[in-house]
Amino acid sequence: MIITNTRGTQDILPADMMYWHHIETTARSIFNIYHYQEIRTPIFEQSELFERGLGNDTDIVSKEMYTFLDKGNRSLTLRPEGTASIARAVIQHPQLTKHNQAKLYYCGPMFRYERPQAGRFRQFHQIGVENIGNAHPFTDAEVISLGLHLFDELGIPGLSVSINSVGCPVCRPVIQERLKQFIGNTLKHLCGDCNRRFDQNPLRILDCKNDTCRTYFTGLPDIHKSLCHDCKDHFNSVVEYLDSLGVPFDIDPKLVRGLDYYTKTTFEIVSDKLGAQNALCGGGRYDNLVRKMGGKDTPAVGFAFGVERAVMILKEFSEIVKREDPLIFVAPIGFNQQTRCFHLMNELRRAGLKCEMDYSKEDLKSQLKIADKMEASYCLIFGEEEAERNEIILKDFKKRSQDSHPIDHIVEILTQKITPQ
RNA sequence: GUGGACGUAGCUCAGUCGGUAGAGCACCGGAUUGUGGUUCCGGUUGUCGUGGGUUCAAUCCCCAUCGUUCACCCCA
Repeated sequence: MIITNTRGTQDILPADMMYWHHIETTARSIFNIYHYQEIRTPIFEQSELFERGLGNDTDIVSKEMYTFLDKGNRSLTLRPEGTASIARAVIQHPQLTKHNQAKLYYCGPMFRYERPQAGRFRQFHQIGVENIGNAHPFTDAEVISLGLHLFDELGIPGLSVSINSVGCPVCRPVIQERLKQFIGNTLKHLCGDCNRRFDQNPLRILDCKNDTCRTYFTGLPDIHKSLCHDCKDHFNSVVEYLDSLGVPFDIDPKLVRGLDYYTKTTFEIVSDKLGAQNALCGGGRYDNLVRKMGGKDTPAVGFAFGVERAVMILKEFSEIVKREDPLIFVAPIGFNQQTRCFHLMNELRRAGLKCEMDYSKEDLKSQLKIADKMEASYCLIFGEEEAERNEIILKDFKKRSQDSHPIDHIVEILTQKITPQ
C-alpha cells in the first residue's frame, strides 16, 4: 500500500500556489499600511495554554485538540488557533508592549480534530491580526474595516459583515439568566442540541436552525437591552464608527463565538459562496484574556481568516493573473553540443534569466515539443552549423519567428528582451 | 461525535441484472531523420480503495475498514 496524506490534510500543489502567494503578499502589504508587525509563534504549545485560554468547556478544547505527550512527559497541543499564543507571547516578552500596545499579525497552520467538510480541514491555515492594549471602540472599528479592506484588495466578492456584543463578565450572566427565564418553560419542547446548550452556552440557543425550536423564540427580549452601561456604550460607539467609515454591516444578536475569551464586540465576515461553513473571517474583543493568562489587565481585539476558504472563493469567482518570468528553453541538436549549452544555461541563470534544458533528448523536434509543453517563451537552438559559426538561433514562440545571433552576445540580447524597462 | 452519498486508467466518467473492463481528455510513438502548438495514424493505460464473506465464479451482492464528499454539532 502506498502511503497517502492523512485525513483532513492536503498537499498544496504548484498549480494553486499563485492563490496562496496572492493572499499572503496582499495581507502583508495591508497589515503594513495599518502598522501591524508579523510575529511567529510555535506550532505546538503546552496544552494548558489553550485549556486556560479558550475555556475547557469549548468544543475546541473538549474534543478537537491534537494533544500528545512528548518524551519528557509534557502535555503538548498543536495549536488550534492563534490568539492564545499571541497573548502568551505578549506576556512573556514585555518589550512587545513597551508603548502599552502591540499590533501584531501572524499566519500559519492550525490544527483541529474535526470531520472534514467543504472548507473545513484538520490542518488549515489562518492569517490573523491582534490589536493588543487598546480599549477604545475605534480599535474595534479599525480592525473590522482592516479586514474588509484586505478582502477588497484580494478581490473577494459578495461578503457581508455581522457584528454583535456578547457583553462582559458583569452583564453576560444577566443576559444568560434572562434568556434562560424566557426559554426555561418551553425547554421540553426544544431539540436535544438546545437542551444541551441551555446549560453550556444559552446564547447559542438563539442560533438553532430547528424550525419547531424557532417558533418558541418569538417575542424574545432584546439582548442588547441587557448589556451593562459600559458594554452598551462601547457597542453603540463601534456601530457609529463603522457607519461613519461607510462599512456596511448587520447587527446580529445571534452571533456568538465559540471561545470563552470574547468580550463585548464579536464579528464575522461571511460569504454566500462557501457552502455551509460560510464564515471566511471571525473575531472580536478579548479584554480579559491577557490577565487570565497571568499578564496585566490588557484589552485587545483581533480576527483571523481561513486561507483555504479565501482560496476557495478566489479560485471560483476571481481572476488572478499569473505573473511568471518568461522561460528560455535551451535545445542542443545532438549530444556533442550539450556541454556548450549546459555552460550557456549556467550563464543565463547567473544573469537572472529563467531557463531549462532537457538532458535526455538530442533531436530538435522532441525538444521543441517539450519546450511547448513547458510554455517556454523562447528557445535557444544550437547545432553543429551554429557551433561552426559561433552563433545560436533565438526562436520566439509567441511571435513564431527566429534569428541567428553571435553566441557571445546572446545573454545580453535576452536580458534586454526580458528585463522590464 | 451524528447522518447521507460516493470510491473503476494521470483527470472526468461509463459499464457488467455476478463470467477479472471501456470513452473522452492527457500521455507515448509515427507521418523522408535541424523546427513546437493544429491535423492524421498507431499504442499503453487499471491488483475496478483495502480486507473478509456468499458463490463454481465478484469490480458488480453482503459485512467491515480506510478514504472522499455533503450536512449536523461547531468553526476559519
